[in-house]
Amino acid sequence: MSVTIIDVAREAGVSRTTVSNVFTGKDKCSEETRLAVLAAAKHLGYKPNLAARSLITNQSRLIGMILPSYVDPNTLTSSPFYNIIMDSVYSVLRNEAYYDLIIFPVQYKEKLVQVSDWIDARNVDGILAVGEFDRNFLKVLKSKSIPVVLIDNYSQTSDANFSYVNSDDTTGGYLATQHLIEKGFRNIALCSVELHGPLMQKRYQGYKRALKEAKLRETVFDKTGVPFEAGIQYAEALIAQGLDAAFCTEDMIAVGILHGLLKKGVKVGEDFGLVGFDNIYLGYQVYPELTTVDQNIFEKGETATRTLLNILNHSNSTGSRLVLPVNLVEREST
Amino acid sequence: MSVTIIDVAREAGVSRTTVSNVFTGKDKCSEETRLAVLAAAKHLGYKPNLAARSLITNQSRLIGMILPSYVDPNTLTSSPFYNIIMDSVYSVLRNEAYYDLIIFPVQYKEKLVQVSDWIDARNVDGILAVGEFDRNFLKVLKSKSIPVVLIDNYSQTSDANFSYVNSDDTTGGYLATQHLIEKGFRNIALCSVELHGPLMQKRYQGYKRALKEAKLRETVFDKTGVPFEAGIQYAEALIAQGLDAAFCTEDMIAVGILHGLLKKGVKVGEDFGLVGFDNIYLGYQVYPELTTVDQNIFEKGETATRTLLNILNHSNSTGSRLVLPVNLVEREST
DNA sequence: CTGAAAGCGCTTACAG
DNA sequence: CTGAAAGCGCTTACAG
Repeated sequence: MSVTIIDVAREAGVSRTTVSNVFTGKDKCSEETRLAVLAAAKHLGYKPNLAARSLITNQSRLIGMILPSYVDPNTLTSSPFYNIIMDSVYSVLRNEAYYDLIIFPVQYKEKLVQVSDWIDARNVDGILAVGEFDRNFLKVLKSKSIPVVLIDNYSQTSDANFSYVNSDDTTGGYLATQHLIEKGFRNIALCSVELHGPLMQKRYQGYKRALKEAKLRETVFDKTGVPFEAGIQYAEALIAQGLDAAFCTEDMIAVGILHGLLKKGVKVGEDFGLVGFDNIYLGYQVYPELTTVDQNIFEKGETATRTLLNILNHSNSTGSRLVLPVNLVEREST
Repeated sequence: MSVTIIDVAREAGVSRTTVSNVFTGKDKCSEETRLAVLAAAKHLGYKPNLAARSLITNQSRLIGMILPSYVDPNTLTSSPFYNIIMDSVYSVLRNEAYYDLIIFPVQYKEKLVQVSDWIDARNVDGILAVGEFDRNFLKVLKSKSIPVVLIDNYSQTSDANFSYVNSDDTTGGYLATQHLIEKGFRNIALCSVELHGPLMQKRYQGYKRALKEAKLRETVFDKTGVPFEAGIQYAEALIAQGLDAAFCTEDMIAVGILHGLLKKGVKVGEDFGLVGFDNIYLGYQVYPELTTVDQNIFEKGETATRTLLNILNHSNSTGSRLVLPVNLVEREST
């Protein structure tokens, strides 16, 4: 019913091999026949069937993205970070013919096995894993023998050896805290959610170092739950404990604290210094605008996608391991 | 190299037809053989190859989602609306074996032709089109003869006749404006971006009706561009023109106005009434929290996905045309 | 530069 | 309830 390569071959008066060659660009044929084939294809409305192609080449032209949505059931909704990553992936994929993205938001940690089946069933060509996944899961990925690029993962062992793109999280924590100190704040809290995670630990290390250098004491707030809500709660505790500044390991927490502080009539930026981390849009949409550590999420996603595509398209590519720089964006909250 | 149906058949001592039957659940076989096949499959680590299956059944188990990202290059990033929709789609798809979502963010209106090719190449089983697309494009979709569900589209002609899920936008505009009037505001502006679009026109109609009933005069602000930035600019104009309230056709605009107003020292909620539309999380993350019209985006996405799946799984389903109710959420900005 | 043939992994009539 | 056969639309050696 649909128009196939055979129809095109007949119409153009060539064999199907030739038609195939024209479309895959594998074998060169005379410019004349090439044009004839293209004309015939266009005339008949022929489009290669990717499933058939996939069956024989064993390439799906599908990139699988894995998101740990067990951290938050509605990952895409609650965390702008992932949206930016997605947009950046599409911005790169748009220029690559026939590549599509399929996403597996992992609802429960226990369901990581399902991801394995999914990878097999869809036969994805490569994987973009965003966020923290433990070693066992990385082993599973390794067993697939397909290219993998990790974003923000710190559990890699030497035997996994995947390409990755991270940010300089420790420096980020350091810069944020140092900035607060320079601004004259002395009682600086660290506000986090799930601080035990490897990534948050890095940011925490930066905070610690800055405080140590300035001979200041650390105060840590940590809990599990929704970052924004945690921030709301931290605001009260911050006031109660007489702290005058906070470095938040995520912008979302800072936005919550800002909300809580404003409600209490605290003049954020003057009487209280607040710094976030990520530089999501939200940070400059609120008022006063949030000082934060910019990790250039979009570039991170682009870089990771390009890295993956590189490995995919050039079998000799060894991939790459990158740590992107980070920088402080001073706005109104400090 | 990979384990196929043949290997399983051999291991289980049955024909491949039987193995296929077990996995597709088409033909019933003895419970005994079924178990044997399953055991063999598990033992060998067999997983059906979707590409091969797709080739023969002409079903890809892929749902195509089309987003008009020509409105905004980084749609997912800039508009929380789409993220919520995506999350809702995944929440439904998770319970459907082997369905995946692929997305086509349409960068330029001119590239709508590419979408057509994409649909053919990937052979998507059904389409979810989110946002406004013109009639010509709907015609193209129609020509594919696959199920389509529209979300927030108002350009459908009777010959297209697709299923859709919309919200009661007119009532929403009415409720928002009426609320401001009840709160005692009299100089109520309508603030929009690309007001000429059919959806915004609906919300505008509601605003008009409420004003007319109260015998108040309308003041319209409209421009093209990023909603948040537009809001920032509107804030100045609002003050300059002595208006004391605004109904925004999107929360994002309201957040911008809020930002601009706060910067000018205006006490929003007391001296100025502000109402948004959508009820995205951002609205209660800012301070003061935004009064808005809730359109339950998540449910909208779920409903649309279920509708599509229904048509896909039950060929006798005729789909459905739904207009979801909308309701006012009063918070601190009014 | 082009054609005939095999085959990717599966499903689906059709016989038994 | 089960098996042998055809074929989905394509690519890829292999001859010519």
